[in-house]
Amino acid sequence: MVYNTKQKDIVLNKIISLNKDFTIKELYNSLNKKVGLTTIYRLVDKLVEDKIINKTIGKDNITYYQYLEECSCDNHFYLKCENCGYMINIDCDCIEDLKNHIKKEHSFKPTSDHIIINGLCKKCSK
Amino acid sequence: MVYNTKQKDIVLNKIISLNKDFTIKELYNSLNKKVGLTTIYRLVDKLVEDKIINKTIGKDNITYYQYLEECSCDNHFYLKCENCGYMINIDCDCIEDLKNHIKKEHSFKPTSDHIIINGLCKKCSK
DNA sequence: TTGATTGCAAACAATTTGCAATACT
DNA sequence: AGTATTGCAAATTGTTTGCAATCAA
Repeated sequence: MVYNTKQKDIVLNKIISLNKDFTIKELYNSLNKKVGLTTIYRLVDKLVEDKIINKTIGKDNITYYQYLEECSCDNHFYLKCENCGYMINIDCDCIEDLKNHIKKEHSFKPTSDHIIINGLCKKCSK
Repeated sequence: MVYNTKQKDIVLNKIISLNKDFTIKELYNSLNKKVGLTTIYRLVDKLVEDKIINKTIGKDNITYYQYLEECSCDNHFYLKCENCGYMINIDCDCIEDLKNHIKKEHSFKPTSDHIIINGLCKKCSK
């Protein structure tokens, strides 16, 4: 059984509204003690498991999370801006093509995992 | 000034000979106290900075590192086997094509960072 | 009422820092 | 000789666990 709770709502809503990557500390502080740190760890872990958010380790050696916008497509393909932290979901055949190429030409079977490419978004590359 | 030391040699050689991803603990244990833990942390950090090895956070919440085979090409593109941890460097136009596509069609400027796609290698997918 | 969830305090694990001893050039 | 590097012990930080109180169904 799974219960709906105030905390789950608050955390997920905050993550979505942040609209950028975040650390546990940032999330905790932005919630202003409305949710306990332990609970945040637990809920975030769950969201990672459920592939609602992604977890990476930054160059600064800090663990960052980012919300993965839901998309109807099977291509879990994202471009992540290194400057502003924003992540864009790309719904395009190009990634399916690449996967097929890898399968055929390189004898390697890509999983349906999220693929994230780093770079600079339109705004930040100016 | 940079000195060459026994420890640097031992650590890099071990990393290369491992031929798979590894954790700090594994590396430390495999070296059988020949190099101190602190030194391993410092040397590994340096190798990550210098992009000789890559650092990721696994699903088990443990930090993994992997050696990035040197390649003459500019395509720092790798396929990583989720099962055996082995990482293959791919020297193929496909990734350059993808980057160009992303730049043109999605107004996003990929950095020259390493791109790693997870999946199953030939051996493990049988 | 039953079982899931929360949040504190404590435990734990991973990583970093201070510093004296040592090794490199 | 002079400076970089090492490695121990201690400090710090990030994360997890135990458990009693609370909340959702």
